[in-house]
Amino acid sequence: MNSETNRPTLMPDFERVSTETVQSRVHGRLRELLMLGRFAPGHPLKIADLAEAMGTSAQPVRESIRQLVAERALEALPNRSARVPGMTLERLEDLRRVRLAIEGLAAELATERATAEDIDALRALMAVGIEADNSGAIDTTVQMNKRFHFALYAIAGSSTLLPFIESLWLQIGPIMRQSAAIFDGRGGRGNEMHARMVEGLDRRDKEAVREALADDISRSFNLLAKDLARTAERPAG
Amino acid sequence: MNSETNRPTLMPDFERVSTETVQSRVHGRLRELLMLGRFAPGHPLKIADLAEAMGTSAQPVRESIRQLVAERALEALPNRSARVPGMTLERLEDLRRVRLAIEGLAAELATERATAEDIDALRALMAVGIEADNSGAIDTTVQMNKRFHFALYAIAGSSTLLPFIESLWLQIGPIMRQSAAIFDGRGGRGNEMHARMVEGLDRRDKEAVREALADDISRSFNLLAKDLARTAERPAG
DNA sequence: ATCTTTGACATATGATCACAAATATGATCG
DNA sequence: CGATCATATTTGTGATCATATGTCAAAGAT
Repeated sequence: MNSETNRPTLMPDFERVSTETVQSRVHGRLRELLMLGRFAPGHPLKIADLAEAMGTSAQPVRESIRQLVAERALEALPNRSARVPGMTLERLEDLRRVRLAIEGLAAELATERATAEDIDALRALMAVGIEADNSGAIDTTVQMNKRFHFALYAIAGSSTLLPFIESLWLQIGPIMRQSAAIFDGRGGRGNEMHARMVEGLDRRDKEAVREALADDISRSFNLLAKDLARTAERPAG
Repeated sequence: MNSETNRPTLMPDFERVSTETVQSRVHGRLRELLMLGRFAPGHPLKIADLAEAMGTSAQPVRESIRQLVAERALEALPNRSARVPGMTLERLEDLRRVRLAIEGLAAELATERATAEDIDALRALMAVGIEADNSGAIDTTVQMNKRFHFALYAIAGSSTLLPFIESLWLQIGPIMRQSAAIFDGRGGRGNEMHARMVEGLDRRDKEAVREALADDISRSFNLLAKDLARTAERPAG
């Protein structure tokens, strides 16, 4: 620890809910940054830089990076350094397929278990999401989309599924901002699907919810695939 | 590094194919031990003990443990220590559901892509597995079962799916030995399913392969569930 | 002119130490 | 004799340092 903790316990019971280690703070921060697409694909993550930026030693950062590699959010290079993985058409298609299977299952489970309050909460999140869409704030749009989806998946109540979904979102995070930007130009289609999901939940129609989710995923992936193909043609730009 | 490497490069080009760090050796070893069920559920993993057992410092071990927590192979306690997660009926059912979805998808993809050589390789693995069954060697049975399944999943060629499957197997590893022991008393049913899978691959029948896999998974899970319920009745053991 | 080698630099890795947190142990008091 | 608090022990965490390794560029050889 650094200068902050040199004084002997001057602070009150400040944020001491449970195990609040430096490591967990660093890891949470990095995950958040990755999921919201604040690191571009191909960006190399240097332990020393991140440690300095977060005001810690290298130790917590290096362990966090190792954890992120295990979660497939980063890839380990032969250099022994780590970077944000690049996206190819094959990987995008692979991610789409797996997201449909895993998040589709979560959506079905959620449909079985959702209470009226759960559905109301989703509706509220959706409302904020629509607002963000209309205001054109990309960051907020991305964040609200994530909040809506994870609220849905939390309802599923599968502690096995959730970490996989988080891993998937860590992997698509770096290109999600891009997707949102494209979407933004075409009007907020994402919340259309969200509305269909909520409607399906209301009717306890598993298939409807799964299909709305599938459309949500596929639509954004199709746009990204097109964008990726375009960028591949002219590698310089 | 320890005494082994104190002499200056006396060994030839011994296993120096690529980045062979102490960390990767430690991690590989721990994964193997977990997947083959060599740690019982609830067993606490102590950094110092493992470090001494492997002849390294604590550093590689602690990073490996953190990685294993990220892969859900271990669970972090509020103590900040880590242990092998215990198994409950709910978690077992959750794992079953997710395995069916994820490994089922992998099986379908494999069916699409399998070449004649791939299928022959699977047949060969199955033959060794049957041999192990008949000889009653639990360790070998577990290992060959794992080899067969992962050979199948490798054919699927999904670099997104494979880490998830590995995570799942790390989670069921600690109780798999138990499952194999139960199976052993009832004759090697697992290889029956394997035979059905190979047959389905031959006919490129996705549904058949998926169903054989589902039966394989469900049968072992049903036995484990029964065993778990029985142990729950008399908690003393 | 091109290929190979050497060496400097950047960076991660592994070991070690001081500290902090949690738990277990034992003493003291009611 | 039992409860509670102080203390000791155990174990993980964060920081620091020496070393190994990979990368890149410059110099030398073919």
